[in-house]
Amino acid sequence: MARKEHDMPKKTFFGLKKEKRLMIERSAISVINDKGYDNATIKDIVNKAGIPRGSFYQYFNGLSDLFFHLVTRVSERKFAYMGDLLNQIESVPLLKLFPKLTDAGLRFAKDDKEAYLFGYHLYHSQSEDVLKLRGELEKEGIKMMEAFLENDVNQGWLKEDTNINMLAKMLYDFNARDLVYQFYRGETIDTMIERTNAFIDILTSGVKKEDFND
Amino acid sequence: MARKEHDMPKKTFFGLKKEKRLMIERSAISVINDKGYDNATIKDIVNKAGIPRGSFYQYFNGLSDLFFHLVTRVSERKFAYMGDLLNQIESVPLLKLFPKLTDAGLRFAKDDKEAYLFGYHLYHSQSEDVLKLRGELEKEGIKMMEAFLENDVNQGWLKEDTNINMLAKMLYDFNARDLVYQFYRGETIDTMIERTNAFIDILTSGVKKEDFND
Amino acid sequence: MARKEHDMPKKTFFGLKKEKRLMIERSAISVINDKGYDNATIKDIVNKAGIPRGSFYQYFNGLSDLFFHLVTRVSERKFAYMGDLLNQIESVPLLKLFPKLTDAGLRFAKDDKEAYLFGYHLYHSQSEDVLKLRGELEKEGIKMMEAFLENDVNQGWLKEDTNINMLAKMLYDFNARDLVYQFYRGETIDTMIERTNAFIDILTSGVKKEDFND
Amino acid sequence: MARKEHDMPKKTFFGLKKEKRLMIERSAISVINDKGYDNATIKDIVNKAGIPRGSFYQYFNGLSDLFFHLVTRVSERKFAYMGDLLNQIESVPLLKLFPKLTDAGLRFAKDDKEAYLFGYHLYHSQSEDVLKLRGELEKEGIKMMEAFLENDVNQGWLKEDTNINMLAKMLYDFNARDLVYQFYRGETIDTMIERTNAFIDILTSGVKKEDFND
DNA sequence: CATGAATGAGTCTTCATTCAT
DNA sequence: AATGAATGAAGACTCATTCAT
Repeated sequence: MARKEHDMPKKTFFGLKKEKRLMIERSAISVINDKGYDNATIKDIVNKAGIPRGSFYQYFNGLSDLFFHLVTRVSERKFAYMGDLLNQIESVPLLKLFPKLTDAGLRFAKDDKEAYLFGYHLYHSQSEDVLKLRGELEKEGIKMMEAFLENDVNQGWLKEDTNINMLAKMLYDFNARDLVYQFYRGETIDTMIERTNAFIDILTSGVKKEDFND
Repeated sequence: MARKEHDMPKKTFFGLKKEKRLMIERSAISVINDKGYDNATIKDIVNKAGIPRGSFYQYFNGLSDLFFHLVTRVSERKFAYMGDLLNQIESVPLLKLFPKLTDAGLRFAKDDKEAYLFGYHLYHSQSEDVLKLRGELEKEGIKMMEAFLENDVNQGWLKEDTNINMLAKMLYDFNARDLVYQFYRGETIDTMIERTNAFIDILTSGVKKEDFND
Repeated sequence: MARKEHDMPKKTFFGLKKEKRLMIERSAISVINDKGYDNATIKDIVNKAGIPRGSFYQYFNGLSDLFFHLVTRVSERKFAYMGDLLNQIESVPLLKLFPKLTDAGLRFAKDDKEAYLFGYHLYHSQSEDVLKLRGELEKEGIKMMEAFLENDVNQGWLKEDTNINMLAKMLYDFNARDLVYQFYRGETIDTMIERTNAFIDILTSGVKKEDFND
Repeated sequence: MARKEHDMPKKTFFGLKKEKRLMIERSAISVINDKGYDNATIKDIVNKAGIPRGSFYQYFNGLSDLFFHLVTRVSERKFAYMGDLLNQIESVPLLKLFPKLTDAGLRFAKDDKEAYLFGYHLYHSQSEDVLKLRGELEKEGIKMMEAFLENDVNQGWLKEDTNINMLAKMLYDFNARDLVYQFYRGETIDTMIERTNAFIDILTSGVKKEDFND
């Protein structure tokens, strides 16, 4: 997953006072949330942040640098909310843990709405760079899910013939993309929790009744 | 669903010789597939189509006119592939029909790869207009799915407590977005068929084994 | 004052049915009144008139053709209102006749507001053609005034040392430009009559009192 | 008279070296004198000034910004020529001072022909913005004249029944518009002085002879 | 390093005029 | 002669990136 040197902020950025650094991050998140990555301009960001145009290039080689950094920062923070839950991962089926994981995500949403929403944009840009990053992260995330699910199968919790990859993908997408999109569209957090339960219910037990196959 | 006059091509466009009209449509689809709607330029399109800059504005008020038209055109064509299947919708559970419906979609993909892929962009632009259209179409599509599923419940095919809306949404998204994205990423059609089956399997029967709840 | 052939409509224009011809004239006047000659476009005019773009060029070589024609048409019509008054011109001082002349003009304004206003634009375009025409018409108009005034001097009505040219210019400008501008700005006709009287009063008797020269 | 922020150059313009700033002003004046405000293009101006297209927008939001600035600049400079004369305004009838005031204006014309001519365009554009500005300045200017004339009446210099407003308007127009137009048309300064005297003569003493009313 | 002006490439959009039917 | 589509020249405006101070 090593990224080219030029996919990240320059060291000058990390030399900034924390306050200023965070402010720049917040400004960029806000602008990208507003317009989407593909339509966001450096101009908008420096204006919002109130920093000089030239400084931007002192800190970053371009918008993608900043974007990639933000993706990392935000997902770290989101991950932090889920931290301890993952300890239980071996002793509980993922499908049981999943609502708690999304709960954790939603707590993050409550604490920092903009940051949570920001996740959306990874899945909606058509810039080559972003598409590439998205692909990498999806692969990673799904692989992790698959590992968990494989364990669940081995534990006898899931049917042996479960299509692990498909299930992993569904779970990953639901969390990383669908929930965020719902939030983007203005759904309340309570509704999102409810929907998560319904989602898991369906995956767990299926929806067919006895005479489905008649 | 009536769109403002200004969301559609001018009548001059429909006055063009069919050949030329199709060529412009194809060019636009190709450019948008390449760059995404938010990054596509009118310049690219007229260059690709080999028509003069001014002509574009003779036919459309702007890029969104053309885009909306293409969304309509493409979904009509895609729909045509599914036509007769929908006759069976009352006598067969949607979940059984679904693979056939996606099959139909994939036949379209085989016949016109670019057009099929084009559907992707409705879900990936952050332009306000497109977001609005997406919202409308999603609502419509999901409502239709819900109607089918409600029937299935009444027929005794699905559990009474099935969260119809959630299920409808999952089916809609899978077909309209996820499959297309897989194709976008280079998945073969055979794999996509396989995945569809796996997807439906999970929804139908669930994945848990008896001792899931221990 | 003969104008080049290309400063006038083509004969096709005069072949049109009167109704259509008048409608085109009215449309052009309205557009030019709205935007000024320099900002008026042929597009606007054909749209307003509801005639095909190509027809315009069937009738005129360009906008200036039409404009020059309109100037002529309108001033003919305005002149018609003053017709009989000019018979008195030899037996009455111009300064006494003048309010009646402007009255006549204002009757025209009442009858066809747009046409009256149109006169304004001859004095406010910076197109070379129009500037030239303006110069010609001014020269003509002032020369006529001068002739009248000279007669007035000879009749012993005006001081011998009156600067005829200056006075002629003032009268011409007042009628052709200032009154129209006031109307343009929304002045009522009654106010304009009043102002005309005040104007003539000043020119006739002057404003100084006995001890002006102390 | 406070103008919106967007009616004036940006601060970057005022940060330029004086020489460059003046050069841009001169170029714009020259272009506008040539074509009129309504026909002047930004392209022409940057070409004449030899600055890059983008710089223009660094300095101004659009052509009207620059125009309004120039109107202010030029009238300040013109005003400077009249400065001390206005001290006498209370002790001398305006009509006696007036030739000296126009003299001052004409000295400005001699010193900077282009700048003097530029005043013309305020009275000949049909752009909404300019019309509005013109209205404001006219109102201001005429109000000032009226104040002076009222004093003159009170001093017993002018007839009590003088239509102050009409006279004020005539004086204002003559100075701000008619003289400039004459210069525009190529009149010499000497002729313009002569005409001013004739103009004032008429206003002061009137032109009628005893048997005018027979 | 910080700053913010300078630059010009890239796009959009409008319209006069021509031309084929 | 009537029509209205085709064309491309012209101009406005934006912004990423560089650079001088």
